[in-house]
Amino acid sequence: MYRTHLAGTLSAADVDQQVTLAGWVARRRDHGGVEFIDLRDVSGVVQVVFRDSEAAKVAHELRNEFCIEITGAVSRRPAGNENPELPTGEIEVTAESLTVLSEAAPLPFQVDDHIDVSEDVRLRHRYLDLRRTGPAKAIRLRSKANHIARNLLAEDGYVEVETPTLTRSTPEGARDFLVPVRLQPGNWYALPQSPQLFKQLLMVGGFEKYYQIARCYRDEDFRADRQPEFTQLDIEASFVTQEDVIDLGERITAALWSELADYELPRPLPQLTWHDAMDRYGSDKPDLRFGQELSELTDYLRGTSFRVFSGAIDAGGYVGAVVMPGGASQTRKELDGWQDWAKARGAKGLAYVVLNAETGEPKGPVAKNLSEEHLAGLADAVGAKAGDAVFFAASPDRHEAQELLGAARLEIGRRCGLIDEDAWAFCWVVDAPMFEPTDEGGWTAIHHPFTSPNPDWIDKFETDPGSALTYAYDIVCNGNEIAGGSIRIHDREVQSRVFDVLGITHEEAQEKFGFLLEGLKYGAPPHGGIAFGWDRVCALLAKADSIREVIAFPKTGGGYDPLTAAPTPITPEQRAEAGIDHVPETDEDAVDE
RNA sequence: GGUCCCGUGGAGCAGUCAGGAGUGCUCGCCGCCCUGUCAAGGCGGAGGUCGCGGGUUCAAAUCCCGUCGGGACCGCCA
Repeated sequence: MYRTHLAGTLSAADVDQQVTLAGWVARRRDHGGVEFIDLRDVSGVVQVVFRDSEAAKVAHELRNEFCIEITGAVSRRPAGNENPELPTGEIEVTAESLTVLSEAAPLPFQVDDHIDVSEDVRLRHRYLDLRRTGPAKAIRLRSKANHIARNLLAEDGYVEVETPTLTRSTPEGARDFLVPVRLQPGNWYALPQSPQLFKQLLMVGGFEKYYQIARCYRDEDFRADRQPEFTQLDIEASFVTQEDVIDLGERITAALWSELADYELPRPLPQLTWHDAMDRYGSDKPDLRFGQELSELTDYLRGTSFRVFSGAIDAGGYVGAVVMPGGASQTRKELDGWQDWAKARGAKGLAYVVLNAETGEPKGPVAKNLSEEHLAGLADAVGAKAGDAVFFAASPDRHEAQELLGAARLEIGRRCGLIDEDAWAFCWVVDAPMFEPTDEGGWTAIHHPFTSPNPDWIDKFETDPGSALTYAYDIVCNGNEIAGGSIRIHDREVQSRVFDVLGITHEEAQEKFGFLLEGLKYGAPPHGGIAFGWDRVCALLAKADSIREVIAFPKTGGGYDPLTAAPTPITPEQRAEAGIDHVPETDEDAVDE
C-alpha cells in the first residue's frame, strides 16, 4: 500500500494520526527553514509541512507535479494559520519522510485551476489538463450520468446489449466511415451511425427492452456540438406507445437533472407539435427560456403592394415577424449588420421597421412601402411597442422564412440579454412531418425511413406526403435537441409503402436493409424507442460550452486528435495488406450507390 | 464548399488600425535569499524563425498575396 489515507479526507478528527499519503505536488511555498507543499490526490488537497528533518532537505528539490509519497503526523495548524478556503484547512501533515515516486519535467502549461490555457494546448497534453479540477469534474459528471441512466433502466428491466461497430452502412443519411477488409479485398465495413437497425432486430428477437451507451460515427463536418465519434444513450422497447416512451424519456431526464443539476423537472413536460414549434419559434428545437414568439402576418399583409411580401403571399407562402425589444435605438450600422447576418445564412436580407421611441411611429426603408392601414395596426399585430424594432421574413417556403425568424429570435435573445443562463426549459416536440420535399422533387424522410406514421395517416400518407405526420418525438432543453425517437414501423406492408414514397425500389430496399425487412416478416412486435445525444446531455449538465469538455480525449475540428496526432499515414505494407486499392474486375462488381 | 476571428520566449496577453532596434505586462522556468505560507515573498538570470512562404519598402510582428494550424458560424449532419 502506497498510502494509508486520502489527502482530501483528513480533518481535525485525524489529529495525532500517523499517515502516509501519495499524490502530486500541487504547489510549493519554500520559506528556507520551513517549506509547505500542497499535496493533491484524487480526493483533494492537504498541506504538508517540511521542517528540521532529512525530508526537508529533499523537499527543496521538489517541483510542481512531482509525484511523491510522504509519511508524517497530522496536527492542528497553529492558531491563526487555518485556511478556511480548504476543506482540510484546519490541519496539516508534518512530513517525517519523503519519497519521490516520479519527477515531472518542466510543464507545458501550469496545472492550475485559475490559469487560462488554449484548448489546443490543453488537448495536446490532456493528461495534465485532466489533473485540473474543472476538466476532471466534467468527466466524473459524465460517469455519474452513465450510472444514473444504467441504474434506472436496469431497474425497469432493460437489458444492456452491445451491437457491432464493424457493420454495414445503415441509412441514417450521413456519410459513413469505412473500414477496408483484408480478407475480402474490395469489401468494406461501415462504422455504425447509430445502432438503429440492430435495436429493432433485438425487438424482433424478443428482448422487449434494450439499451446501450453506444458509440456512433458520422463522417461530416464538425461543430462545437459535433465529433466524428459521439455517444448515444440508445433505448428501444416493444409493446410501447408514444406516451410510454415519452414517460421513460422524462424519467431519465428528470433523474439526471435532479441528481446532477439540482433541478426538478416540471412533469409532465409541455408538448409542442412540430408545426406549433415552427409557427411560434421558427425552430423544431425551440429555446423556451424566453418569449419573443413569431407573429404570422400572411393574412394581415394580404393585398400589400410591397413586392417582397406580396410575392411570398401570392405564391402561397408566408410572411412573419419577430420583435426586438428596444431595437429602435440601434444605429444604422447595427441595423445594416442584421442584413449581413441574414445574408450569411443564405437569406436575401431581413426587412425591418423601427417604432419611434416617443411616438411609436413606424420608420425605416420597409415602412415606406407599406400602406397607412398596415402600418397603423402593425404594432398590435406583432405585439411591439414604441422603441422596438420589428424584423420581417417572407418566402414562398413557409418553413424557410420561419427558420430565418427563428434564428433572428435567438440572436435577439442573446443580444438583448433575454436568456437566463441559469434557467432550464424543457419541452417535447411531437407530431413531426414524415417527409420533406427533396430538391429533385421527390420526398425524403425527416426522421428516418422506419418511423411510423401516426394513426391519422397510416392508411393515407401517400395521398399527401407533405402533410403526413409521424409518431416521432424529440425532447428539447434550452434550444438543444437532447433526445429523439419514434414509434417504428413493424409492418412490412407499411414499410414498403414508405419506401415507395421515398422512391426506394424494392431491389434497393433489399440491397440496403433486406435483413431488417426479413426480420419484420417473423412476428415483429410493435416497438419504438429513443436515443439521447449523450455528449450534449453531459455538456448541458456540466454547463460546458462544447461537448469536447465532457469527452476524455476529443478531436479538433478537422477530426484531428492533438494527443495522438491521429489520423496518420499508413505504411505501403499496411496499404497493400488492407486491400484498399483493390480494383473490381468488372463494372458489375462495383456496387452502385 | 463558404464567411468571420485568432496565431508574438513554456502558458496567457498587449503591441498590428497609424511600418522605425524583439518593446511591454501577468504567470511559469533557472540560481540565490528567506521559519507560518496557502495564487507566499525578495533579488538576479535564462528563454524568440512574431505560424510558414512570397511581395511592397531604406526599413515589416505591423501593409499586400498565398499557405498551414486552431476556434465560431452557414452549408452539411434523418
